[in-house]
Amino acid sequence: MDLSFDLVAALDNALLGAASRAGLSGNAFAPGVRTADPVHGDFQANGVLAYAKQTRQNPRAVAQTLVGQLADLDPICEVSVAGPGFINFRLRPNALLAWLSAHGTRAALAAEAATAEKGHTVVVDYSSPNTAKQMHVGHLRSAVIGEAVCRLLEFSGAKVIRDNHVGDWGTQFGKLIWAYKRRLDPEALARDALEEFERLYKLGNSAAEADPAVLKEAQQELVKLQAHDPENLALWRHIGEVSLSAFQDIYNQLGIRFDLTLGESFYNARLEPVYSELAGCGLATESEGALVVFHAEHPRFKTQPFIVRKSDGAANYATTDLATLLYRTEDLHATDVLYVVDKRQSDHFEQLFLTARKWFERTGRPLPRLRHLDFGTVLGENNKPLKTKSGDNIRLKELLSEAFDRSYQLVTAKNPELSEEERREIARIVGVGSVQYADLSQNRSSDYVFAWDKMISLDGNTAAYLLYAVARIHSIFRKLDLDPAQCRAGDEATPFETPTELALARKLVRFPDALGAATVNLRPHLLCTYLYELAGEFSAFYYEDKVAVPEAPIRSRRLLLCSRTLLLLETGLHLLGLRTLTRM
RNA sequence: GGGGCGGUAGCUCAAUGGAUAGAGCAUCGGUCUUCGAAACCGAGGGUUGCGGGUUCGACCCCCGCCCGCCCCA
Repeated sequence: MDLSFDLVAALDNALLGAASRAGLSGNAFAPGVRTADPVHGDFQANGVLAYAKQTRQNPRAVAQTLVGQLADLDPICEVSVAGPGFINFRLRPNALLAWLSAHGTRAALAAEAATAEKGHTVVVDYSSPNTAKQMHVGHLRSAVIGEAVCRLLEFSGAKVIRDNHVGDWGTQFGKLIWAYKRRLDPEALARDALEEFERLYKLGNSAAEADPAVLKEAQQELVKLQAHDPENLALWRHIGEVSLSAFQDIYNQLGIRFDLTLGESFYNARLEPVYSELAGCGLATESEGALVVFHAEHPRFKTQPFIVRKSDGAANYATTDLATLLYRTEDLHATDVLYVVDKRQSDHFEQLFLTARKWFERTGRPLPRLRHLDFGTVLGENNKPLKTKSGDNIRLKELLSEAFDRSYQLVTAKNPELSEEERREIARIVGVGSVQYADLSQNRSSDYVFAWDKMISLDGNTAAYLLYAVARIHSIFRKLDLDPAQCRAGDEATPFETPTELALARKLVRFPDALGAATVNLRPHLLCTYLYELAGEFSAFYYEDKVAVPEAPIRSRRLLLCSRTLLLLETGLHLLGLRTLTRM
């Protein structure tokens, strides 16, 4: 066995070989290697238990037989049988050293990781705010989780297409245009355009409610827009451009850059084929004036329709989503489409996927793998959806600005000797990173409580704790005037000895497993948990074992640990979408 | 009413069907003359909502019930 990047896979293979030599019936035996509780070892194989049960043998005896065939592993790890028939593997210190030495650069990690998703073209649909409105806290998770997922998939070799499917078309533009033409405040527009658009929309809305004549005028404006009246179209375009540029300010802070921004309006000319094809292949039927799809095999959707054209003839989300999927399949050649959308939309996506599957099947098209990456709601400390005191949505712009302010105060309190400029840069990275990390570190499926004090804090599983570990490692190399990226285990390095060295080294070699789990399951929190534990092992090591000792063999191996911890922490944090720093 | 998701330490959350269910916060007690103490070490704290079942093994899978949140022209 070589010291390949993915030790779980390597051990799995070794066990399959041993099983074959030992005469186990190959099909029935699955090694089941996984990372283990460190008290038991680094990795464990559980497959013997199921195999022994199935073949009516003594599991411990089977395990012993297998271990007898694993003599090759002896220089690399200690193999033992424990409990009812677990096989435990504990890497030897020199093997840990060799592994760390071998996998030492970002490029090397990427090359090793970039196989899982190779050949896939994944369109990721995330963020997707509505134009003419401010982004608020409800838009946070899609943006943050979506970006992390994109980076994870890219690192695993996928071609990722980031598509911002903005809501830029709808009936609200009638009222907005009506108000814009009559009640625009140019100064307010110059100050904060989205703010002014929102004010105008609300104004148009209430005016239309109060006065049927206004409502009629607003409807006329909408009809003109839909008929591509030059004036209204130009106005609508202007609103869209201004909105996107405001969104980009937020995206810049979050480190997001879309490949495509194809809003709903892009699909206006592509809706007709959806109606005709769905009707033509017998999927859609008329019901109460609407064009709908029922799914007879589904307990709920056999009676709850998927409405693809409303009774007033208008399109809806279902229509544009179907048209969008067709475009992504035929023009973008997507093999996978991910929708990073609130879990409250899960019914919609279930119906969308069912409908798409049948539609594509009947029209002979390949169906990409469709997944709804759902996520829970951001709650306030009262366990209700997070709002301002007056009950409004909290704007993302203001939320990020508060994150900056709080981080700036903290860094100023902790490190007043740093320059103003540097403290501001640190506060930007820590502030935004804290918000991103708080969101990512929790299982995306559940709701989570937004609490400033926990999020910015250094205690516990937070961005600042991880960034602090990164900064301290940089500090070591700075003091010694060494480049962490150039660090190699010299010939003089001796194998790890102290408990904290060993614990850190053993944690480091588990990185591929954590990365793989986060990527396969599209759950960034699995990577967060690993990085937090890694930073914890590093902090303990740093406290116990001095790195800059005079003895070259010891210093060399400890520098290697620092260099690799830094590499994995920085790589991991960047995959999550955070920026890192060298001082804080 | 139908459906989805959840219920784990006082609080916020982890845990691929695997070994004694783990972290952080809070509480209590230790560690700065040493590479950054924004740190580290230790202690206490659990009938995993309740009751059955499947399994060599269940927080996890199945059935029933209770509670909470969400969705349903």
